[in-house]
Amino acid sequence: MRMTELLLPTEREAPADAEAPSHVLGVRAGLVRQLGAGLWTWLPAGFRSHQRAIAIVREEMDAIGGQEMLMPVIHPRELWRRTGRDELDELFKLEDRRGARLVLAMTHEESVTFHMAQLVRSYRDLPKILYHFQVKARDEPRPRAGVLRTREFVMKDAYSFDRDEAGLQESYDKHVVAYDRIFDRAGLEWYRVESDVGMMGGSGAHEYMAPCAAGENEVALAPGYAANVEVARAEPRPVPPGEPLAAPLEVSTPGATTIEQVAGLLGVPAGTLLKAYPVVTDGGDLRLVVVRGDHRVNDVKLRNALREGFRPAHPEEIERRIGPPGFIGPVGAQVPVLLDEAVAAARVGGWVAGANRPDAHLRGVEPGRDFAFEAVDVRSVEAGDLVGGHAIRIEPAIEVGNIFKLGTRYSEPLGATFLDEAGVERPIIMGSYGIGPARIVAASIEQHADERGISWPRALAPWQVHLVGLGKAGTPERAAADELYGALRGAGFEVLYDDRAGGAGEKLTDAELLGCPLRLTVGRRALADGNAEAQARRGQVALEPVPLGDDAPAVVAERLGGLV
RNA sequence: CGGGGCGUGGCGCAGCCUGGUAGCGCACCUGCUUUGGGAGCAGGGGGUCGCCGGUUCGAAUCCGGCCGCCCCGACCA
Repeated sequence: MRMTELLLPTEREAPADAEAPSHVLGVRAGLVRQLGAGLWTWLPAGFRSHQRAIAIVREEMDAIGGQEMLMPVIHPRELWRRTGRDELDELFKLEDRRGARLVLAMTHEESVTFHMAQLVRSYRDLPKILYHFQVKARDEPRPRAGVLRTREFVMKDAYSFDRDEAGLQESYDKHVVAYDRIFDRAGLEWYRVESDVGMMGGSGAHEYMAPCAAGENEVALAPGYAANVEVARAEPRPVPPGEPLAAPLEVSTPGATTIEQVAGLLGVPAGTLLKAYPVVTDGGDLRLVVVRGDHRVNDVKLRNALREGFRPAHPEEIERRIGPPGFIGPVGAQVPVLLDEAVAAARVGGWVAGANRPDAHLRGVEPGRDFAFEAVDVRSVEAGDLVGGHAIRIEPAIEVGNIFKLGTRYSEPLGATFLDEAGVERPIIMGSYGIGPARIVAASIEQHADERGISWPRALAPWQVHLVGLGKAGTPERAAADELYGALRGAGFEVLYDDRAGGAGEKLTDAELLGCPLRLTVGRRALADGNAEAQARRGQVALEPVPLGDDAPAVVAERLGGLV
């Protein structure tokens, strides 16, 4: 591709509203442009990278027996009503000219299951893995960070159909293999982490997380361990136990309603306190959740422990049922207590807790002796907690893929059943598996960029070779660059040729911004030796020059072969 | 949905407080010179100042309403 013919709008300055590196560089390098909030156009160079990500995904899906197909973006809303998802806020709803109710698909469980319900009759028709690349539309409350979280994006979603749990496990394992290979091949640093199965039900799920500064999830990492903080479990750092007493002793703590205030007033570390968090479940039950004073309640883990949704209790509810807000605690509270395992497992007394009386706390509180409880794991893990003896660290990451055991969540409401050998009708056991190619591209930019711009891995680069022709048209160096371009193209290389009239600085800076793996420069200097200069973009490493002439393509292949 | 910020040429910004018909840098076009790290000179093109309404002789500027976009939080099958 000649740059004089290419639509590649590079910018010297970052757009004013961009912050994430992938957003800034994506726009500056001319890969993407914004159409509206969370609505992005892939320009030619960016689209090439996007297509490369798609090609990798397609190859690996085919390798595990996936069958590619294509389903519509517009669905009848009725289909979504049958699975109970038609009222989701994230679902775009629309009507056609006749007033028929439609939705823009945010995923394709409904449509693929609808078809399989009609097409699968016998266990002989199973298993199947079907997938497609299709636009997903989601009315996101807050699109952000350029292409990282958008309202419309291409997703590869795959669905597995099996006759039983063992089959599902097999399909799931195949996807683990495919996904591991996909993210390896894409050159990403990634982790497969345990994830929350959410309100969708399902029996297991993993997310593929790519660490990057602009990531919106957090993953807890330790040697041999990786989990979304939403579900991560770890051994807490111990805190010095408080002074045990034969019975709780009330102490005056006027006006001290926060952990910090109480700890300061009593001269004890925050970890000696018990933090009480009253919640009301969706079923209307009041519960008192208690965690260590220096810990934080994890809403996702709490929801899973409760097996239903919840909201924080209102002050009036706390006042009426437990005690004065700011001074509540588990001792004497007339509501069920859920005690975090970090406290329960310590098996010590000496805790400080609210006294359920104004301006008072209790010292020497001992779980079990002073209050009954159910032990649950509902705290958020923290950096420094231990897993298998190793301290965990917590990193921001972007979810680039997920795999999910759906079970019969969709097959039952949509009547997707089959007859087994015994002639018994059974629901199909399903799994769903998503990957966002745009996020692979964005994560790659985030992970590899330096102060000069993008630094693509070969697997995702829009072009393998960026050939910079210095000098103006008519000069010997330009003639040599033209010739090299022709030779490389003829040999099948993906090469971007900067044949513009601009100055050297402009061209070299653009090459570093766009970040193709191998840069070849033909100027007067190297031409005197009959060479093109070669530089690896990753690390700005100078390589052995490429002798111009018949052997050039072979030498370029060699230089490329040494790059990631 | 709560909080904060911003809408002026393709990009980045000034002008607004104190009203007088729009400016800077980059980019773009023409010519000449220049050509290894974002060149120089000369000439030139391009803006309903987000939209609607109000105040005023006169609105980018003041007032009201609306729309859009960004950031933080909430939310996120």
